[in-house]
Amino acid sequence: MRDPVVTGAAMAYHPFQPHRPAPFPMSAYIAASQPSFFPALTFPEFSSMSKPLPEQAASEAADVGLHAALGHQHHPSHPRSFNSLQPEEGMEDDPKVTLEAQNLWDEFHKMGTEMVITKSGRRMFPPFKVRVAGLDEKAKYILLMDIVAADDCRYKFHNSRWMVAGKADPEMPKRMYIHPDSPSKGEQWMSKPVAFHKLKLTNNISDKHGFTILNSMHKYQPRFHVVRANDIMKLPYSTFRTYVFPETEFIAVTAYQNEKITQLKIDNNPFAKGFRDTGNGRREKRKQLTLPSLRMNENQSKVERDGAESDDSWCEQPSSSDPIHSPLEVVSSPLLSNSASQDIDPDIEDENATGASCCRPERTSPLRPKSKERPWNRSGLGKRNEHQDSTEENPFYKKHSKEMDSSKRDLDSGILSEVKDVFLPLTAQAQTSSSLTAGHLHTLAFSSLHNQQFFKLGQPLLFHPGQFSANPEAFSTVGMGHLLPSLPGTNRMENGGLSSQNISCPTPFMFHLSPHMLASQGISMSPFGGLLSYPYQYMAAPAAAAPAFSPCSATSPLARNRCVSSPRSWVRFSPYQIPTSNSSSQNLLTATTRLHGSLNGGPELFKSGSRESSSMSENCGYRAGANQKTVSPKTGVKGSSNELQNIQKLVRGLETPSLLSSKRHI
Amino acid sequence: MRDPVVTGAAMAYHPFQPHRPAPFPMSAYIAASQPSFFPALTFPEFSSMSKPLPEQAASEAADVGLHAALGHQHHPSHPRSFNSLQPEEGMEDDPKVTLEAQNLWDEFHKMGTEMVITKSGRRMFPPFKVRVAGLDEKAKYILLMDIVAADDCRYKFHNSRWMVAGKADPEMPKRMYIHPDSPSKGEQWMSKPVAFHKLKLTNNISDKHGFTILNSMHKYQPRFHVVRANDIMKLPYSTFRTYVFPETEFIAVTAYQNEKITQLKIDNNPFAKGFRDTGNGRREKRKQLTLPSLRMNENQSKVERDGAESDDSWCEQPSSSDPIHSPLEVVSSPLLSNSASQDIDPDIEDENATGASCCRPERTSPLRPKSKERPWNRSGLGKRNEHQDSTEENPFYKKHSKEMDSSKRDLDSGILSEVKDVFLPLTAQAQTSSSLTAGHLHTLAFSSLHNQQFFKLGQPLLFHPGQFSANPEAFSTVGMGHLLPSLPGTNRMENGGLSSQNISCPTPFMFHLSPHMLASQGISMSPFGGLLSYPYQYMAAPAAAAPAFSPCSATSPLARNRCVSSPRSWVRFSPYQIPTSNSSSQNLLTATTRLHGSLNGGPELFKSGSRESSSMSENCGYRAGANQKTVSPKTGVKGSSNELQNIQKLVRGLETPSLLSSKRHI
DNA sequence: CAGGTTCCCACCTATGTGACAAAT
DNA sequence: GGATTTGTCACATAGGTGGGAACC
Repeated sequence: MRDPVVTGAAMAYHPFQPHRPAPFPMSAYIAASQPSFFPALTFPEFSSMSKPLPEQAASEAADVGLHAALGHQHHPSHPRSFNSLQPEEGMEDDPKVTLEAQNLWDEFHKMGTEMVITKSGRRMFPPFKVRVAGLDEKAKYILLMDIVAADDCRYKFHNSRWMVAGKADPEMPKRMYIHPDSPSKGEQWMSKPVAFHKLKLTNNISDKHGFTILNSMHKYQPRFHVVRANDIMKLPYSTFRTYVFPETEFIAVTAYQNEKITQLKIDNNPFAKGFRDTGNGRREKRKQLTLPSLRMNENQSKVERDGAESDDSWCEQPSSSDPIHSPLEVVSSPLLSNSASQDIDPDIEDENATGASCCRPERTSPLRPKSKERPWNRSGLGKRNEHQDSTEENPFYKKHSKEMDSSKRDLDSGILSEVKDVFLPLTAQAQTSSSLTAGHLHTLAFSSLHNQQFFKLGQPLLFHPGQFSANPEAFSTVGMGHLLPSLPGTNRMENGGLSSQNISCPTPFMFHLSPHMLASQGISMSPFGGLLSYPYQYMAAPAAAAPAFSPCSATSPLARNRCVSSPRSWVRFSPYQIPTSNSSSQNLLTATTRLHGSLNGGPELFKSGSRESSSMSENCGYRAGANQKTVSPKTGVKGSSNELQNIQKLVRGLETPSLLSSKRHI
Repeated sequence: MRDPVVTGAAMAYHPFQPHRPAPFPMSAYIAASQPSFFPALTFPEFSSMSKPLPEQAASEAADVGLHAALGHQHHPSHPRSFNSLQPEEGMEDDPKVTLEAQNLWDEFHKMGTEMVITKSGRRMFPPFKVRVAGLDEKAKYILLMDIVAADDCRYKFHNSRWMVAGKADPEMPKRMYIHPDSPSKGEQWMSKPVAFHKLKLTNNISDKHGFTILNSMHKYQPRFHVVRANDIMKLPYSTFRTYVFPETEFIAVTAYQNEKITQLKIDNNPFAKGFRDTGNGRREKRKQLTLPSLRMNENQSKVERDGAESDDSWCEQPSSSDPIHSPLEVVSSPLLSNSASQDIDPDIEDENATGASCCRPERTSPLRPKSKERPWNRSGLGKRNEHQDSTEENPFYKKHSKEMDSSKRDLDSGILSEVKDVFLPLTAQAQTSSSLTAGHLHTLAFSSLHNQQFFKLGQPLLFHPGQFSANPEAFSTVGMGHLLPSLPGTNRMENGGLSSQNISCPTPFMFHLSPHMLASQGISMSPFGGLLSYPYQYMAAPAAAAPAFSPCSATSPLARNRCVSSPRSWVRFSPYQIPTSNSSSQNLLTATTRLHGSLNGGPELFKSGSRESSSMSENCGYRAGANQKTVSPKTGVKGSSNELQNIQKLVRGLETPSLLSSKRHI
C-alpha cells in the first residue's frame, strides 16, 4: 500500500500506555473536539499523569483514528454536533499531516534529540514543519503547535545515555503557538509545508516574549493541531485535531550533552556552519582555530531557507515537488509508542508495512515515566557517518533530493492515526489527564498577527477571565491540553494596563498573555512599548454561561452551543500548583502568582532549587527594552474588522503582573 | 507660538499652483473624504495635471486646513455625513503629524534629495517616519503612505544641479503602503513614531513584491495618510487625511548624481558605514581600499534600530521621550509649495514664524512643471561639513540628541494644514486632478498582514473589479490620489487563480495586487507559492451599486451609504493610458494589459524608450521564486473572523496577468 | 568537585549600503 | 561618447549557531 497509514490513539503511542501495544499501528494524529487536545481527555480513567491508558480507551481512540486515517475517502473529522459552529461547514475534510524532514528528525531521534534552551530563546532544530493535506480547500483553518512534557521525569546524560534522574520539575504553562498565517484557507495551508520555526524555546520562566518555557533535562513532545475555524475567537469552541510525531520528541538542555547530537546539529543547521570542520567527519572540539573557510559551496542556501522560513514567510518553498521536503521513504512501521518500552532496534524498520513517513515508532523513545536508567540513544552512529563525512554538502538535503519520487506516497501517509469527535461530559474531562500535557499550562500565542496592537495601560479592561466563564465545573485544571491563548506582542505595564490584581474568577477558558512574543520571534514590530517586565495572565474560558463581556458570546451565539455540546474547557494552572504533586495533581490552584518581580516583587519561587532565573527584567532576545504593550480590547467584536487583532488585544489587555488562581475540581 | 501650525490646501504647496501663494502658510496636511487624497479632487477645475490650481480652490482648501490645523481644540476632521461608517464615531479627533528626523530630511532636501531605486528594491533614506498626535485614543486608524510624482518633469543632473530635462515618463501605478500595524488604536499610533521603512522603491516595472515603482530621474513626493477605520475593508469609504512634507520630496535615481547626497547618505545611514572614511571629511571615491576597520564604535546601534525598524516591528523605540525622534527645532516657515516657483533661498528660514517642524517650504523645490533648467541644489555644503568630519559618530543622531527639549513643541506643530470633509459630486471628482497624483495608479498594500493568505489558482474568483462597482461616472481616471489596494504576499499564477482575463468592467475602486510584497519587505512568510511572474490586477470600487460579490456591501451596509454621500471613487489606470498624454490624460483606458511577459508574453512597452526592465521573471529581492500566491476571497465577510485577512485575500484573488481597462469620463 | 547554567565569542545567514566596472 | 542602468563587491546591521570559560 502506498499510504498504509497506521493509526492509533494519541496516547497510545505514548509510553504511558506502554503495556498495551495497539492492535494496529499507532497514529500521530489525534483529534479532540475541544481545546483539550488528547483523546485521553475523553477517558475519565486518566486522572493520573502516569496512569497507563486503558485498553478500551486506547482501542477506541485508535479505532477512530484508524478509521479516519485509512479511509481517505470519508471524512470523519468533523464533529457532527458542532457543525453549526464550523464556519464553512458544507464541506467535510480529512486532514492528513506529514512531518517534513522526517529523516532528519529520525536521525536526531535515534540519538536522543536535544534542544538547547536559552534565556534569550532558541529555535528548534530540526525545524518543526509539516505538510498538510486533506483539508477543505475553501474552509479556514487555524494551525497551531505546542510542546508538552513527554513524561514526568527528569533526565540526566550519563555514560552517553539519557537516564531518568528523578521526577520531573513542575512545568510552566505551555504556550500554544498559533501559526502566523492563521486563519487561512485549506488550500493555502496545503499549498506548502507549514513551518513553525518562529517558535522559540527558553528556560527563562520570566520570559516576556511568549516563548515556550521548558525545563532543562526534561523530555518534551511537540504537537501539531489543526482547527477548522475562521476566527481565532472561535478557537476555544472548535475541534482540535492533534497530530503527534514521536520522532520530534526531545530533551531540553542548556548545553548539549550528546556530542553526536551536537554534530548532527552542526552538520545540518546552516547557522552552525561555522562549526563544520574541514571534513574530518567530526569536529575536534573546534580546536582547529578558524580554518580559512574552505567550505563555501554548501549549495543549500535555498534549502536552508525552505527549512527555516516557511513559518510566517511565504517565500520560495515549492508547494509539492520540492525534493527537499519530500517525505522520506525511510519510513518504519508506525507502531505506537506503546511499544516504546520495547527498545526497538532502529534497524528494524518495516518500510513496506506502512507508508507513514512521519512516524518511526521504533524511534520513539520509551518515555514511560519512572522507568529509570533506560538508555535512550542506543542506535549507533554507524549508519549516520555517511553524513558526517560530507562537509561540503548537507547530507540531509542531499538525501532528500534523492527521494523525490516518494513525495506523493508519503504525503498522505504521514498521519498515523486520528481520533475525533470524542466527547465527554465536563466532569469527565476534568478527571481525564493527558500524559503529555498533564499539569501544563497552555497558551495560545497569537503570533499570526504581525500588525500588533498595543495599548497603553490605564485602558478599560474589556476582556478578562471573568468575561469567559464560569462554570466552575469546567474549571478543573487536570492536566490535559490546556489552551492558554498567549498574546504576543509588547505590553506596557507602566500605565497599569488592566492590572490583573485579582482576576480570580475561575474560568475554563484561559489565556496566557505573553508579550514580546512576536518581536522576539524574529518578527519585526514597531516598538510601541518601552517596558519589559511582564506578568503572566491567565484567563479562563466559558464552559457554561458567558458573561457580559465575553467575546465568545459576542462573536457568535454558536459559541455557547459549542460549549454545551462539548463541555470541554480550558483549564489553567498556577505555577505553584505544579510543584505540589505530579502534573496530574488535582489540588487547588494557589492564588494570584506574580512572575515578574520587577513589577511587584512577587514571588519568584516557582523553580525551586534553581536560582531565580536571574532575569526578572531581562532584555530577552536581541533587542531589549521597548516591546511591551498593553492592549485594551473592545467588546462586541461581532462584525468588527479584524477579529484576530481584536482577540489579540482582548487577551493582551489581560496581561497583568499576577497569575490567576483558581480551584481545581478533580 | 509653540505650535503655529500653518495650513494650506494640499495642492497649494505644490508647484502646480505656483502662481498663487497662499494667503497663509501652507500645510502639510490634507484631508480628503475619500480615497482620492487631495482636496484638489473637490475642484473640478483641475482636469489637467499641470494645470495650476485655481485660486478659489486653493484658498478654500487652505482655509479648511487652517481651520483644522490651527485650532487644536476643535475636531473638524470627522466628516459629518459619514459618521455612520466610522467605527468609533463618538469621539472626534484632530490628528497632528510631525515628520521625524526632519533636520536630516532638511539637510538632504537642501541638496536635492536623491533616492536610489533598484530592481531588488531599495529603502528610503532618511526613513520616512512620522509622529502622530491628536488621534482618538480608542478609535482605530489605518495609517498609510504613498509616493506620488511631484510633477510631470524628467530631470537630469547637470553642472551639479538638477535641471528639468523634459516631460515626465508615464508613471506606473503607485501603491498605497498600509502600515503593517494597521489598524491600530489611536493610542497605539501615538505612542511612538510611525515608520515606513519597509516600503521599498524600485524601478522594475515588473516588480512582484509590491514595491513602489518609480521612474528614475523623476521627482516624487511621499505622502502620509491617516484614516479612521477599524477595518481595511472600509478604507475605500473612509476619510483620508493626507499629510505632505515637502522636505521629503526626492528624485529617484539608479545611481547617485550629487556627491553631496552620497556623502550625506554615507554619513547617516548605518548600513553605509563601510563607506565612512577615516575622517577626511569626504571619501576619495573609496579609493583607500579596505582600510582596516578602525571605526567600530559608532555608538548608534540603538538609534539605528529606531530609525530602521519601527515600521512593522514594535521593538525598542521609546514612545515619547526618545531624543532621536524628537522633532527638530530647525523649523522654517511652513510656507506652501505654492511659493515653489519663488526659488526661495534655503537660508531664508523663518523659524519663528511657525512652529511647524515638518515643513520647510523654502526647501520645497519649485517643481512647477515645464520650468526647465531650474537648479535644485543651490545650498552649499558649507554648513553641512560639520557632519562630514565625524566618522565615529552619526551626526544626524548626535544632532537629534541635542534637541530633545524641542520634542514637545514640535510634536503638535508638525501639521501644517488640514483640509477636510470636502465633498464633491462624482462628476466633479472625475474632473479634478491632483498634480501630485495625476495619472498614477495607486495601490493599497496590505502589508500589515504577515499572516498572509495565499491561494492556488483555479479558485473561484470571488472578488474582482466587477464586485465593486459600477458607476461609470465614478470611473474617471483623472490623476488624483487613486487608491489601488495592493495585496502583498505571494501569489501563484500557475493554477490560473482568478485569472483576470478581462475584468474590464470599469469600476472606481481599484486594487493593485502585488504579491511578494510582504516577503520582500523583510517580513518573513511561509513560501506558499513557487512562481514568480505576477501580473497586475486592478479593481475598481463601487461608487454606486455594489454587485453581488462586492465585499463592500457584504462588509457593511454603511459602505454604500458612504459611497453615496461621498461619491468619490477610486480610479485605475492602465499603463498604456499614461503614455498617451500627460498624466492627467482623460482618455480611455486600454484593455487588459499584461505586465509580465513570462506569463503571457504580453506587451512590456510601458516604459518606452528604456529597455524592457529585463526582468520579466526576475527573482526580485533576495529570495527568488516561491512567493506568489493567488488568493481566493470569500464573500459575505460580514462578521467573519479576520476581515483584514479577508480583504487581503479578496484583493489578492484579483491578481491576474492583465490590467483592467476602463473608460474615463470627462 | 560535579553537574548544570550563563555569558560572550567567532562564525554563519540574511540583508541593507554605496562604489565601481560593465553593460545598455 | 554620454547618460543611465545593472551586477557585483566589500562592508554594514541583525540575528541564529555551538564552543568554552566562567559561574553557580
